Amino acid sequence: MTQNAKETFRSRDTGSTLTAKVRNLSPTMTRSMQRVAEAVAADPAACAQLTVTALAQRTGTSEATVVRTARVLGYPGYRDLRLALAAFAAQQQAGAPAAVTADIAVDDPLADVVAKLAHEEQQTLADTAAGLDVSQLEAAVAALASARRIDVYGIGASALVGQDLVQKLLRIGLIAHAHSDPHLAVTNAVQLRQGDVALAITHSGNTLDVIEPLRTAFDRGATTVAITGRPDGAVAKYADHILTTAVSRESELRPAAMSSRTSQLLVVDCLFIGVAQRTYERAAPALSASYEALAHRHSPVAPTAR
Amino acid sequence: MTQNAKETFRSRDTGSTLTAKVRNLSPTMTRSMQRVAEAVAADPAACAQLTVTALAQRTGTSEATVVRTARVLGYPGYRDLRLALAAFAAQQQAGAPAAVTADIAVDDPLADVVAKLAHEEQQTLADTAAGLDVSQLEAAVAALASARRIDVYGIGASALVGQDLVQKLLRIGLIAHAHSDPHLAVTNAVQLRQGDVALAITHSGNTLDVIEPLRTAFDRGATTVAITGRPDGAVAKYADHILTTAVSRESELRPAAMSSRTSQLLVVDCLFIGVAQRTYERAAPALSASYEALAHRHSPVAPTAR
DNA sequence: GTCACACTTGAAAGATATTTTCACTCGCCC
DNA sequence: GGGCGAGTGAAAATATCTTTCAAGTGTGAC
Repeated sequence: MTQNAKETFRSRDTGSTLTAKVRNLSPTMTRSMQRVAEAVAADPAACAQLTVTALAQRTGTSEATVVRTARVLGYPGYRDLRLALAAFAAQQQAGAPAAVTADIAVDDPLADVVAKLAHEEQQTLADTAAGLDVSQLEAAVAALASARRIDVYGIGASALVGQDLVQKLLRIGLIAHAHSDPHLAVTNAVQLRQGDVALAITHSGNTLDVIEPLRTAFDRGATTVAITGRPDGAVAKYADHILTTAVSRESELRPAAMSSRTSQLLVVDCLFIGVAQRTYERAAPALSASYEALAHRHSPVAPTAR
Repeated sequence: MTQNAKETFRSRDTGSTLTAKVRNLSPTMTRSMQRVAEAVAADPAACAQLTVTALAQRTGTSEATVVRTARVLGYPGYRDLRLALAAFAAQQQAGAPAAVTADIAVDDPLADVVAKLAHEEQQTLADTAAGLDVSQLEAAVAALASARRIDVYGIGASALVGQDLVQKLLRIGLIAHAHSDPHLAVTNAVQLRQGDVALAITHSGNTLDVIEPLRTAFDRGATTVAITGRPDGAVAKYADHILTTAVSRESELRPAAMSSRTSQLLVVDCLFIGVAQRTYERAAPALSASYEALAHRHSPVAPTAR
């Protein structure tokens, strides 16, 4: 058990992940657990001082709930959460630069908007990278690399992410299609079979228009992958491999769709690079070929000279 | 006593003081206490994992000695020393960024790929934010906010960025169109006139298919904006306002298109937020309206309940 | 509307970790 | 050599953390 504690703690995440984890896992928690998680996220440094009993009291819950929350957050018990909290607080203190953490307000000057947006997206990237399950990624990459055919489903903002992935996969010689029309998506999904890959992108994890084709593909025996912010969503039921994106807090001016995109794109890039690595023989020449084919579409004024 | 513990811990020293303290206080310690202090100074991170008993065993001493050592070091007990140790280790680690700077190689394990990609994109974001000319952005935002009609041109990867922008602008009630077909783009550009905005997105700054429609719009008297990595490129000739994106180095596996996208999206987000701020009266209700309209497209399985 | 079920929750028992006590050892000085 | 005192660890005492379990609570089925 000590061994366990050690391992779990060692694999603790760097930096901001704690708050991200609270956000990501919050939906799967019960009300009182959420209260605890919230308190912890709100002031890690202070909570690191508290004993289970004290924290339970402060959040108006019981010791048992505190321990349960610690478990959900990925620690073997409260003791380890507490250590992580102390570490997190220290790290935060070390790296906290400015007040770019605040929400974007309606009357923020543009310079602030730029700074805050950049900061938030950076945060999102860090959170996503930290929260991504590499073994799931590995599995998804393997499936894609050897797929006979790849179908990608995404609606709205996620549709663009899907197109991005497909564009890239096409470049390295894979057969991929992006679908944002749910009917056509299902129609096409029927064609899939074992050895094919279907990939659904949905932030909410509950977008029916995307789940339906994935389900169809799943039923036909294709390998299914989901990129979602809610690994507990309905989409998970039909996904062989789940790639979790970070759920960053959203503000009035910055809808969820906006931040989820950053997260999704990072995952998509990882998939692409992974596939490119594993099909390097084919991918490398294909990449340079497509590169050269495009060259003449640029005016020759190119000072880049190439 | 609990109170005491709190205070003592709060006044903990920042940074490297731990090793210094061990050195300073070493003379006043007994032999076995020194052994403990030494072990702690040698590897704070590892010691943070150990219980009193474990640390006592490891240093060949007893629990009592460990506690005494903690006291000498200025903590009310071992528990607090342990917390401080965790914090210290984290802080130390924060200083050392890591070697994620290297290029992504063909044989990198996926975990590294994720880390490196995330890091590079973070870098790109920072560079873009730093290099963005806020006055140009301001001007572009003003033009968009009051535009009668907005046309966006982008090809390839940039087409997706354009679509992203258009999607968002439509959400807040603006009239915007994305064009990735050069012929149609030009055909549409002819319709533009003063009060309209044409926006071209091109990483290279020399994509003819995008420059052509922008030029047409420019000639027709529309306000023209360019989002490009090469402000000295051909596209600049026909752009009233130029928004510069960062040009990050590209590697074999990570083509320019990939990194430029991150950069372009940040700029696009800034544009959007800026416009949303300036048309808040109209934008806010429109945003929530589109949000609600979408709600029923999601399955009601929301596990958030309870 | 009522019942049954599953899930949530906190109280208290149980296990662990930390702190304190105390007796013993060892080295030193007389 | 014997007494004295600091240093030390074993074990008791306490604090802290974890688990269990029974009661509460809401949800869905009939």
